[in-house]
Amino acid sequence: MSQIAGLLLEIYRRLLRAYGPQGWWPADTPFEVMVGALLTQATAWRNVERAIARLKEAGALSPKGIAALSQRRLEELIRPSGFFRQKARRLKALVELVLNQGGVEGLLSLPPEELRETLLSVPGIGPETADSILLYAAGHPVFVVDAYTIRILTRLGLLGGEPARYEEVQELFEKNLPPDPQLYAEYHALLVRHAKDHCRARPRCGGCPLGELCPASGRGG
DNA sequence: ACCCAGGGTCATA
DNA sequence: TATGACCATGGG
Repeated sequence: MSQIAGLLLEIYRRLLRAYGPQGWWPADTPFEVMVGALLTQATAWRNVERAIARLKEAGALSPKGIAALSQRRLEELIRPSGFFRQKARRLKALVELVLNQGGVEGLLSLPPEELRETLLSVPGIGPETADSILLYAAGHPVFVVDAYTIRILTRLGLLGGEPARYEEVQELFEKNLPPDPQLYAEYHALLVRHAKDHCRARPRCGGCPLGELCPASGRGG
């Protein structure tokens, strides 16, 4: 096992001990994961929950349900999640793909590589949204990278100064960790939790669960 | 009143 | 390639 691998696992262990299992992705069905992945773009999860609850209440949280809604009606239902005009369009495009593939099961049963490319071809689905669907809806061992992940790894000195690209960071995890979907799911959730509940709440990094692994931790910050 | 959220797209240089 | 503007609601 390489140095990096040991370090990544140690970070994971410490975060898990500090915060416990995060239970991501919070959803009843794979389709709900897909909808949530789209709606949460640059949006607080709290607001996404409202939008999803409204879709459920309207009996529209299904591919056919969303396909049957008018653009205006869909916009109205998802309004609390922000960017609602864009997101309504994006949901329509995603649902069209799902139906073209013979349903959620048909789409998600595509080979991982092909599934990723197919998702990326949908307007409004980028790398993070696609990978969230691959991991949390389809169960593929794909590491999801977000802005928090890059910030934390940069601070830990694992990304060597230069501006990090999405795929580089993803590669760092996937080449140094076993391809375990549950591990990836929990790890990504823990990074988000850590960034929100610790790094942002405590700029000085006092009592950071990463301890000496984080240069910014300890007294003085 | 300001800043930010579990991003992605498009226009510009 | 690489910035910047834009999308819009809700909470701290």
